[in-house]
Amino acid sequence: MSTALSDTKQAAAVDDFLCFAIYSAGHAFNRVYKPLLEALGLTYPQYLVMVALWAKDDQTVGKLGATLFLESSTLTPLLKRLEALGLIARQRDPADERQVRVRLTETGSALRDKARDVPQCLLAASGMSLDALRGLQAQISTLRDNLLKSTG
Amino acid sequence: MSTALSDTKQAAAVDDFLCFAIYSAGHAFNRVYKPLLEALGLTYPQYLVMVALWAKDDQTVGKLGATLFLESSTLTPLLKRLEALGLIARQRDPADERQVRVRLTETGSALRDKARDVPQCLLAASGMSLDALRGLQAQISTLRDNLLKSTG
DNA sequence: TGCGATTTAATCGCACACGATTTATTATAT
DNA sequence: ATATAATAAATCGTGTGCGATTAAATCGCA
Repeated sequence: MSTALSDTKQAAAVDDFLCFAIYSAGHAFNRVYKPLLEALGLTYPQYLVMVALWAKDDQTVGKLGATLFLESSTLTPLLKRLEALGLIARQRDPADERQVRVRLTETGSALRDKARDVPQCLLAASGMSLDALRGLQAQISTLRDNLLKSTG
Repeated sequence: MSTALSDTKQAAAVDDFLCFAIYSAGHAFNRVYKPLLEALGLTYPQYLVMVALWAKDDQTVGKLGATLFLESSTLTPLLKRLEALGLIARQRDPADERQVRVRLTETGSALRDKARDVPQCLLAASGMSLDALRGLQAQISTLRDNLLKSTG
């Protein structure tokens, strides 16, 4: 048995790469999420920001970025769109004007109810058991942390 | 124990989502790949196209898209960049002018040698055993296929 | 044969995503 | 007290990604 990682003599197909499995699975998740999130008026990264804020309101841009592994160059325009939708408010922290605090609006908090069933839909679409998904989640999170450690 | 998928009463953090693990792991892979592929003058999606062509030369745009799960709206500009780099040639199929055939140039074929060590570097960066990676690759590919089945 | 349906890429608009840089603010060191 | 360093977010340029649409070519069937 040969794989892309162990044997470069064989013609390595993209399917052999774990990175490709993850890359394509990410797209597949997006495809499943899209119609569900369209009902909420959100994209998938926007949904992640809302999930983070529903879990803990009033975070700085930097804190959100650390949670989601995103740069301010990605978050700033995304947050502006959420603000334009009326879901969040962005405000410089008076105690430290370098930081911008992100807070849910009433509308943004209320949206949580409408998003209630999204995780169940995804569970169903995955076609896997909750235990299997938990195991995968833990392994992939570990892999991600290893990869990030290797780059500094 | 409660997770985002099983219990929406608890404050669900993004870290609980398998989709987020995959989303963030994809970014982490990209970050590890970037310096390696920069030496080849490639981005990660461009690298995937090259891997697909190294495995099997002379494919249509549609075939590449089916392999990589990408639309022509994504592939066409990407392929034009690879063509501008002198790595591939794009040509309408005389037998069916609707299709465009993508072929490696000499330079494109030769690049394979320079990319020889990339998979080993990724294996090292993953900090996981080959067996663990194989297992993950299989499970995530299955998950992806399940997700795609659910959307039609 | 010919005309509507299908197939294949390409185009367009929008939204990420990041690295590099910039701007504004705060921390620090002398 | 002031110059310097460090920090936080925003800006800019490039490259994905996709859905919707378009254009061109081929297919299919009467």
